[in-house]
Amino acid sequence: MHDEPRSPKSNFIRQIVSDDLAAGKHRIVHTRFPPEPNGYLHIGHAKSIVLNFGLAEDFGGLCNLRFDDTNPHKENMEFVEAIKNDVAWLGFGWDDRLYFASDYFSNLYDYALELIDKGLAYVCELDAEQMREYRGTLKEPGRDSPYRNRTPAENRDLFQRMRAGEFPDGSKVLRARIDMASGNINLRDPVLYRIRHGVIHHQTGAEWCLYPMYDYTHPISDAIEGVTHSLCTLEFEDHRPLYDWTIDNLSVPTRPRQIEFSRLNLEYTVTSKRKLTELVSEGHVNGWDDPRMPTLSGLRRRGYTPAAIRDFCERIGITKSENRIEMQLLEDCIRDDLNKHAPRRLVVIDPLKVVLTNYDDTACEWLHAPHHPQDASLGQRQLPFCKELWIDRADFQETANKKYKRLVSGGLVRLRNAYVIRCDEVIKDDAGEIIELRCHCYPGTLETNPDGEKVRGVIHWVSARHGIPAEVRLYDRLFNVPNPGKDSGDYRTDLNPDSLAIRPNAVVEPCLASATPEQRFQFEREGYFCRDSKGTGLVFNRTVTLRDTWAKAGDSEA
RNA sequence: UGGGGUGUCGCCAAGCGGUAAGGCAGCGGCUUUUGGUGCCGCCAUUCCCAGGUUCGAAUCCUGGCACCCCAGCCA
Repeated sequence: MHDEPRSPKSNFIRQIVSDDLAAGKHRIVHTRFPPEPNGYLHIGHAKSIVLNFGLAEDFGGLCNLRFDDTNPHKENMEFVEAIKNDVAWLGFGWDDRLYFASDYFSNLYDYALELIDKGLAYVCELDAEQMREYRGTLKEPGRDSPYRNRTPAENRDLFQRMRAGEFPDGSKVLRARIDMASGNINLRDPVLYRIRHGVIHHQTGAEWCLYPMYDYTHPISDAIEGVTHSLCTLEFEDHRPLYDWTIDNLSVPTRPRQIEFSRLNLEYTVTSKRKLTELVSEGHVNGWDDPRMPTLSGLRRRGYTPAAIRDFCERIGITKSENRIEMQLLEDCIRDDLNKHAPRRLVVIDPLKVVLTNYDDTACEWLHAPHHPQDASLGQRQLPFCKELWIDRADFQETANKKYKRLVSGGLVRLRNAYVIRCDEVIKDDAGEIIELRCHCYPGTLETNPDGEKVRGVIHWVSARHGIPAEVRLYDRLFNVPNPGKDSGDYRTDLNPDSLAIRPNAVVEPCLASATPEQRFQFEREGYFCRDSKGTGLVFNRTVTLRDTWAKAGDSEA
């Protein structure tokens, strides 16, 4: 049960960083994680967080947390706080290096003036539709804007008046003056600034009516912060020439380098902020932290540990190839962590009464049960045992073949951490449903099996007199198909209607009554669960089932 | 002949001219008071295809093919 420190896997970015350091290009490596506060962080962001913070950590460098807050329309403080919370939960710190792109609004403005003075930026009055027409198409070059050749003086005056609020939204933009015929559309005089009146920015309030675009803001922010390696996802690859153009043409203090890697795609879920936002706003899930969501807050509420998520990010690697990771890998990561650390508990999710006919009516034994079968250092707890017990309905069948390792009529089974019992009688109600089992309890079988009789297997149980009622929520994959929306056209039609099954009548062993929010356990033979962090009731969320080779073998029920 | 990328086992992924790591999944077996865990074994004569260079190619060259991204005053 030891956690060997996992030495980070190498990847092409680590190689570049290591080469740069060896060549003396930088004193230290400096990265940044730059979320836009327009939604909650998801598992895909974790990949980037682990990459950026992990890289800095391993090379003795620094990683900043910087909010890319250049579009106040979509951003707000709730998201800022949630993101900080999630990054910290994952186990990363930014010390005093919490930045906002909006911290640099005035620097950005001054740099824009520098571009204007160099004849490299101009104020354009084409409206959005005209601009699209002038931009050309993927295969045809664009045409120069009629405003392209304004003098620096004229541009300076206009830009200053834009800032002063003299012009309405959409009437003017500041554009870079690069090349309208470039094969790379990002270089066809991209917009640098747009006018936005009347929005209250969560950091700068109403100070600005001018907001810079990402492509312009990002390289400058990186340069100001001394970022050496600016890591982003593949879709920004053809923005790199613009990133470099900006750095090359401005008197910025440092020269950061952008490197792209492929984003994470996970089977049976979606990792696009637009879709996650829709799942929440359209009520397909109960909020950003719904345990079915691939958000960090959802995974957290589901019972995932930071260690498991970091391990997952290490295991998937960093490359530039398109990928779609199987859910089984993520599940293996959390099972691996929880198997080692989660205390074991007995919980009956779908109770069936068992009466031990030969057991004293009033007796109660407190049996010892280890918290962990392979790790005695975790200690043990007491399990009350008495005449009436609950077992799970799925653990009894009137008849079954020899492969069935649970209780059958006339058969013997061991109660986990307790005695061996034999089912003598099946009681049914008028409808023919089994409502009770009358069993014989074999005394003296705490440590050994009864002589000459075959015990089919081991099942879990809870004392009916001592068990605590609880609600158990069984979660399954949010979508029915590996790539939601791929074939159906709309990912929503691939939603799994059975992604949540509530079991309101579960009975848990007594010590679980004091479980704290987010505390994780293995419910033996069922899976890993954690106490829900919302509400006051005794509610447990299933993180993941145990691996089940028997069910896989074809569900050969009997 | 728009521009930019990617193609190594079912899914990831090492490999950097010297003869295909590892993980997940899968399949056998052993252990087991969790059909769990642990342990052992099996799982790419072949690297998108076709030519070429070389004593030797997944790695170099040439030509194809497939897939992904780009025409927001989003990031």
